[in-house]
Amino acid sequence: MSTHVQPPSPATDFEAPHDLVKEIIYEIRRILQARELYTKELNKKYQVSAPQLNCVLALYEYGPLPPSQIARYIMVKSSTVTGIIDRLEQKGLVIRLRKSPDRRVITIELTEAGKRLADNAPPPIQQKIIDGLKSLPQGEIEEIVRGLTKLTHMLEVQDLEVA
Amino acid sequence: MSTHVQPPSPATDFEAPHDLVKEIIYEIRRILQARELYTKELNKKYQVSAPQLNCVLALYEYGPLPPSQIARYIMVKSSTVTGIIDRLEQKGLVIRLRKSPDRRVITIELTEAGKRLADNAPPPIQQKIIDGLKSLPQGEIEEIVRGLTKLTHMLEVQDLEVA
DNA sequence: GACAGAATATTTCAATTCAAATCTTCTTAC
DNA sequence: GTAAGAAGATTTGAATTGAAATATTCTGTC
Repeated sequence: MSTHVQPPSPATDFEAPHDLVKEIIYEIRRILQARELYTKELNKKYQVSAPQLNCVLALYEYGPLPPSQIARYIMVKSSTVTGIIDRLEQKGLVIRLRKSPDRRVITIELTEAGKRLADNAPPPIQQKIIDGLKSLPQGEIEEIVRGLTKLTHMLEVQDLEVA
Repeated sequence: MSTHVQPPSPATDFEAPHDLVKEIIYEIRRILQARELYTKELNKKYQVSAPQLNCVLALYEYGPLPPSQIARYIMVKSSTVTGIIDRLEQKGLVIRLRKSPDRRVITIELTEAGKRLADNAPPPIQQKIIDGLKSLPQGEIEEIVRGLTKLTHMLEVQDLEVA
């Protein structure tokens, strides 16, 4: 038996649009699971999950940010960010500060440890994609982007934390 | 200001592969969030989440199944399935039975209520994709599938529940 | 037949995710 | 100036997710 998981109805040819939809759903679920398994692995090896790492990298790239901005950058709701910050703070990778004159605003800063982590960061899930893309001609890469963009337009993700 | 969320570095042109990667990551995150928001909405309107609905639909399509098979069809680990079945059972949509001579195996069956739900199922996330695909020519649909497939190959999702 | 190991399902644990509610602080309208 | 409402962050609660450990049952091998 093949070691490769088959979609419920193996889609070997593509006449019926319904099969195509199944194939698309299947591929999306695969991406999700790749992401899920990757974050578990990361957590085990480096004691940092993928969302946490994304958060650290965002702070490294854009400087200190309030949670609401982080939410935008890593594309989750801000109630999700609170928990991520909590865990990063416990590990001493970030600190919460009140720097803004507006005292509702909290500023998240990387600690030295946080910067060190960002510097020699374990490869985020992105790395696999970067490596994979290297072998592809530019045209195919653009094809992937076009396809994904069409998909997201279909799904019509409503706006996130934007006023 | 636009009501549309921008990726951190708006990717308006695509020379640098790194920007393409960011764009891809961004689109993937968008798909994830669409899925997340959709399942919450579903849960609120129909008291059934997307994974639960997927599970019901799998049972409707393939007949009674053990949890391990369901895990394969809906592409999650079997420890995840247990919780989903728990909640479906509480709602009276499925029942756990011991039908197999192998007494380790548990068979999950739809109840009448479960079948009714499957019959006039609320649109799964698929529906948005189906609707979206309708307006696209076949060639573009295949392009989307090709792009996604290339991506998943890059991510090299290891096998799931398969022996 | 007994015993080691495989297979199936579950439990336990921690992280993520979001909606909704809450708390604090600011801003605006009067 | 005060009151109403907005805005930022957090809390609470429920669902999903998978790894690891556990329990039960089966399947060999000796």
